[in-house]
Amino acid sequence: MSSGAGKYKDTVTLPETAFPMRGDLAKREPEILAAWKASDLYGQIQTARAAAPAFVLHDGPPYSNGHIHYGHILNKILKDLVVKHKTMMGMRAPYIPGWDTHGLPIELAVERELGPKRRDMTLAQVRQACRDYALKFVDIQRTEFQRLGVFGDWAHPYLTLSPVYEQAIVKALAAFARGGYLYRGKKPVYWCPRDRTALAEAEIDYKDKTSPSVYVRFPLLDVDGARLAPALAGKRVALPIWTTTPWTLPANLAIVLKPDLGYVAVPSPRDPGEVLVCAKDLLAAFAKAIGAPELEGQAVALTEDALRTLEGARYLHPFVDAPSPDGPEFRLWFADYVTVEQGTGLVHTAPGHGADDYKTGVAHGLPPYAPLDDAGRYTAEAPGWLHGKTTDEANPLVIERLVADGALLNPPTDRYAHSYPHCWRCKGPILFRATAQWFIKIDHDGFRERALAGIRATTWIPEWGENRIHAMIANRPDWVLSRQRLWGTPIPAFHCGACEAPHAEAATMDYVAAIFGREGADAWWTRPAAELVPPGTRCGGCGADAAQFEKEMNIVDVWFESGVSWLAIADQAADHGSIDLYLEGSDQHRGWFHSSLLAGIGVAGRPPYKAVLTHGFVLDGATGTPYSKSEIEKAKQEGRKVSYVPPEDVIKKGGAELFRLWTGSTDFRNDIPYSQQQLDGLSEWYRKLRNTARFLLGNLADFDPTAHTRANTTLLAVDAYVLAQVDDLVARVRDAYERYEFHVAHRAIVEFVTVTLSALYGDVVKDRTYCDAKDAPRRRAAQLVQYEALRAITLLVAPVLCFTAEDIWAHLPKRAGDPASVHVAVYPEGRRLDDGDPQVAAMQVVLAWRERVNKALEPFRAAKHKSTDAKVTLHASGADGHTLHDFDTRHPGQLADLLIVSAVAVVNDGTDQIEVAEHGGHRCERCWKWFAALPATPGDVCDRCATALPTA
RNA sequence: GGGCCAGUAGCUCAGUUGGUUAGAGCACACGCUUGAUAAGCGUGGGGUCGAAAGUUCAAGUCUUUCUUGGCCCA
Repeated sequence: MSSGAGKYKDTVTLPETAFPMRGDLAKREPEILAAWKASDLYGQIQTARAAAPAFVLHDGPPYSNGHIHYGHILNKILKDLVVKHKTMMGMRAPYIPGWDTHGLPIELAVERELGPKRRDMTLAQVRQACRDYALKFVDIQRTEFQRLGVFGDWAHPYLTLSPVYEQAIVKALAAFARGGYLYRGKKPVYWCPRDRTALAEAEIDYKDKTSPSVYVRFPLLDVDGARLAPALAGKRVALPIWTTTPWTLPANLAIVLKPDLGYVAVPSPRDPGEVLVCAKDLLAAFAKAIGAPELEGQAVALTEDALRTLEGARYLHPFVDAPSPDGPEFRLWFADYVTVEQGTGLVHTAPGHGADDYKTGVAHGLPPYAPLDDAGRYTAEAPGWLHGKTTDEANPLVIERLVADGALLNPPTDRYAHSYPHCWRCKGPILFRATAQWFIKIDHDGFRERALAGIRATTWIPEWGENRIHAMIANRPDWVLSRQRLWGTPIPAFHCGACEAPHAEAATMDYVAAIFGREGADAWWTRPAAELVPPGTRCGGCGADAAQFEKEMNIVDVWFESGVSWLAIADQAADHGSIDLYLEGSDQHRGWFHSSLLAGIGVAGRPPYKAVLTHGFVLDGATGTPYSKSEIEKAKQEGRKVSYVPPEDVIKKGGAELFRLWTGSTDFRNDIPYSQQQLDGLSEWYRKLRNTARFLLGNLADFDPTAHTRANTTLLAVDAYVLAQVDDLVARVRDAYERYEFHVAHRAIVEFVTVTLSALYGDVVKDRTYCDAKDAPRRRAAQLVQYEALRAITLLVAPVLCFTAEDIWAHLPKRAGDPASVHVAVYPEGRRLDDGDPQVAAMQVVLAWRERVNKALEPFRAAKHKSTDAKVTLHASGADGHTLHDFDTRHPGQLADLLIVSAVAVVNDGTDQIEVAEHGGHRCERCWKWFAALPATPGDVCDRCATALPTA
């Protein structure tokens, strides 16, 4: 018999498993996905939980345009973590994905694709092209989402373009109409006078343009200079404004300034009895522009308080009479948006021709007056000398008039080059023009207050979400519902062709809703008005027959559409009647959370959600800036060193599991950094987990979890301790998941696996697992604990590592009743560790000494010794000495096993130190531990190994 | 410019109602390892807690200002 190395290797029970060391996820994941699909795993889960209490996460619909990016990945995986977690808590957690399929980006993309062909197509045909486009990307994104391992009813998503959804949109509008919230008003929009259409922000190109530049003087009425500064007593006061659109002056209704900007008064160059007010910082430019640079030296500073006395002061319009002397028109107001970049610090305000102007108008009761028709020509409302003129024709006429009235301060030929919005289609300059729009009135019938109450009734995670949305709802203006586009759901209103009266009745809308439910919203474009109203409907104004009705051709804001998703999905899926959670990026406080809340209050009188969870944005880990294709392109152009790896490349190379791990390991309430370094770190952890699982599976090759249970197994001290740690981990992870703190759970699992399972227990238990007789109780005890640990880890990790957990589960010995898929199973029951337990406390002392022994062993090992060659003496005084001695007495021999040395002596001699020495006895050639003596047969192994040999 | 949020080792995260020398895992360095071996074990270095001021016997933790970054507005 040779005494060479590894003589007894074949008699030792080494790990044995088919579970591979490497995940090979890129290849393995698609196989698992295929198996899940073949067995209808999602359906199985729903069936298994049919009677369980429900937890409904309602999917926020992504826009069906383009491939998915990192933000989508984060969001969808987070939702999936919640769904899978709730399922493993034993709940029924259905998930129905949705898509936002209407709206401008799709319409624009389709128009671009169609090109000139578009002009020959009917509106219904264009809509069909939009539908095809949207559905194409629904399919693409659906495939991409499923690849991530997200469970859901992918065959039956909800789509905003589906008839049942369009019906819900109109039903919701009917509810708003019935409640009296819906009204028709005017608001300025971008308008192209050549194409005669409204334009969206996305349809505007900014190009350089040269415009007239005019400084116009508006004299204040009944204001003496003394009100502004004592030195100005007896002077009249005038307000000079600057504009590059003289054609808007006929629609001027107000002038605004910002009192804290710092203003001065200077003598009017042409009228010694008058002073002009101007922002201090703009005086030099202003004085030069009006050809009186000397004014700069004659400025009288005006205090903020003095300026504030001018609020509401009336002025004289050079060529328009005030409608009434007491009305809100032609007054001076204050506004925050005034700047000292250009002009005079006094801003000409035409509420019908500008966004800021409109705001001021709303604040002070001014109408959005815009006396232009669709072609951009002045209507009869405008002064007679402008009637029928275009804005280009009007500019010189207005200037001429200003000169005649003595209101123009600078030379009439002055020009100004600036960047100006142009129509993307015809390339011509656009104008801002108030047109008729549909609104939801926010302050009708306590609506705003009820919305705010709804916010208070909702759980916001994190809590600051409540502040954020509260501020938005508290300050928001009326909701502009109408959009002058084609790809969407029509606003189901009419107006009488005979008397122009609008017809927006709830009953009619309900009727339209029913038609849409059967035929889809295309009916609006294919059917005449008379077929879209209940039979016998007549004009409320003049009594005309419905044959005279004309259809409203505006569509509904897509935010309204997605805002009613909770209503639409309840019509589609019976189990979505009550929704527990919305989960989106924090930008949706302004978006979907906001519109859904308003729709909920308006239609149902309550918020549609019980809780709202938000996550941050994906940032480039290297730069801290948004990690998106477009941002990266921008950064590249600025010469910054950045790179963007498309997610599909990452998946192709390493599988989707890493994305799931990334999502499950970061605190998503903040922004989420993304970097290769981080992914590398995660894949290290993944390998650690995988190898530990492989090791445990290998040790469990001959373990039957039905025969060996907690009830019938006697545990060693370390076994009991680790098992208690397992239970503690389960309890902590369940709690963390319940709070949606996936990263906290992740940390707990990582630390348990690396520290407790791998470094401590796995190492300690090798001797028993390898060398004991297979059926030795001590070995079975070690196996039971390894089994419980691996089983718990697998279940806890399953929501995140859904592929790997399924793989481990497949290799794990089963108990009666265990489902085939880990995703049908439920978590084990956890139990928090009792720190007061004397056994636990004793073990913690032992483990602290284990660390010290490891340090002491370091030089010993450096001298090419194995730790099992050592005999260790623990000199421990005080409480530790007592604890160690007690432990050694209760659990003879276990200290040596725990420290992985051959012998341990505990000595209470009043010192605290550790002695390490060579054992010096005889080494067992099988287990490599040292003994004072070895039994006679076979002569080179210990008693335990001798007993184990025959069974090996 | 306004509202909301965040900044703790190279990375991801812990740090109770303010209370010893700020912790963990990974990464890194060094060592061990016939028997978890494209694995495993051990030891070690690394942080003026974004900056400054303040409150306090005591501040990563509370206050203020600043700074960097994000989301939403203007």
